[in-house]
Amino acid sequence: MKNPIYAEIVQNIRNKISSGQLKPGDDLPSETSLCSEYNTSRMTVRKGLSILSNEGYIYSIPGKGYFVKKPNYNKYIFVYDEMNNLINNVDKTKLLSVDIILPDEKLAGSLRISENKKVVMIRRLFYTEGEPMAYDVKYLLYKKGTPIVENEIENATFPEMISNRTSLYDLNNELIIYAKTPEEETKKLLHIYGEVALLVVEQKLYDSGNKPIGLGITYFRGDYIKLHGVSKSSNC
Amino acid sequence: MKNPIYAEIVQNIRNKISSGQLKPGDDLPSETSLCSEYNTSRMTVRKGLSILSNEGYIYSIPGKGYFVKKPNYNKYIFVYDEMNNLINNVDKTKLLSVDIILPDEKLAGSLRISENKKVVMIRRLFYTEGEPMAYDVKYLLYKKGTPIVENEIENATFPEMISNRTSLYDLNNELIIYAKTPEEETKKLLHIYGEVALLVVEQKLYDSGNKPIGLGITYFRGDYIKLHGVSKSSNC
DNA sequence: AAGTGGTCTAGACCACCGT
DNA sequence: CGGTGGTCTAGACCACTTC
Repeated sequence: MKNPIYAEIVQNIRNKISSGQLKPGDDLPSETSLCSEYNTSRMTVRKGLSILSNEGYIYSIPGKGYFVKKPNYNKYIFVYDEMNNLINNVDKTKLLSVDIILPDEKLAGSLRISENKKVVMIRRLFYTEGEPMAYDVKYLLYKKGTPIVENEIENATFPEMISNRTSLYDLNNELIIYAKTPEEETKKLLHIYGEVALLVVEQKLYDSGNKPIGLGITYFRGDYIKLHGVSKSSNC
Repeated sequence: MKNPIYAEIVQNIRNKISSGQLKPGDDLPSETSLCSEYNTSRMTVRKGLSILSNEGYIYSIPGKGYFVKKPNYNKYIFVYDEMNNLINNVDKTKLLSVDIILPDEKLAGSLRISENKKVVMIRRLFYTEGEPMAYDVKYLLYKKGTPIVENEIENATFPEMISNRTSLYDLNNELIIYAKTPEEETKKLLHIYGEVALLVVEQKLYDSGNKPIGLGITYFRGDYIKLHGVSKSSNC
């Protein structure tokens, strides 16, 4: 069976949609009429329609029918990993400090804890080809049971750091990206003498109950990083 | 039928995976053994497994079985629209110029055309609450048939601009994000006097054949924009 | 009441994988 | 070869929408 019937249905309808023969809001033929059109059973037709639905081309309303969805042309997928990016990869890291601190008001608010709860602060520098390219600060909720192993921390990405606390499957992760001019301290750390913009990536991790478990801020030298995203077109 | 059987299967297996009872690489019970476990038919079991597969929890190998996938904890979804972002929305635009130009080497390479092909260049300023917040430049392949209507261009996002040339469904869209210090010309346009970093977003649109049809570069004042992304782990 | 999609069944044949 | 997943059928009942 090289050409499944459902695949043919998917292809035909998808073509009609992307060629404009079927426009957003239009209704599709009913399942039963597609059955007779393709001379197949209802389950096969449904398999095809469910694929189109997963791909974001159509949706269904019980009792009414299938309809063409509006395309979502401004959704992008980014693969972000503070150690790897479009231009340079991090080939060396330097652990600047690991401290247990009391959060200031802003940090406590961000992690949704009170100001007397302890927080682990990890400061690192990322190098590429001998040059410091990013200054990285992570804040993790302090937990007695989990010892801080400096060796493990040194080369870990943020999700890796917390992987011994929560399943990576349950991770709800949030990114905020913006540009900033560096402060004096950051300039020193990153060997910036002239004018260089920073690309700042704030990464916030939540557990399965949507409680924050960590905040990471990475200050990349603007000339050392480009983030790359691709449009999604499918799903949702 | 309030609690479909397949939904129960999905929930059970998903829980086992995110609780760590099932680890990446582990194999699931076969379809037939799940049939007897849930006392249901094979098609119902398959419906559940296909949902877990779509959600990225498992995958199948014909002839072998189903296996638990590694989680993809560093995939993010961004909704990018040059007119709307986390801090400020564009409430006014100003069309600076619309020109038909010959591309320089870099632009020609980026659009994969030869240097004697004409290109439409559109320059705009984006305002929020009276202040210029971004400088925007678009390059579109010049086509004789499609007239340039300034009114239409003025408030259009990039995909909207090309929506009369290609179906928005076929759009393959690519983003590149980086930080830069502004050049003198940009400083003037954006009323920047002190030190302000720019967040630059390059947007490249491809048609269904993966041929570039346009390049857009938006220079946002770093203090006026934050991009926001959410992890993808489970779909939708 | 008639038509729609949502769920489910109990079979079937196929291609692929291992032993 | 037996076990696995991939495709497909011809029915069934349900809940919902529309008339």
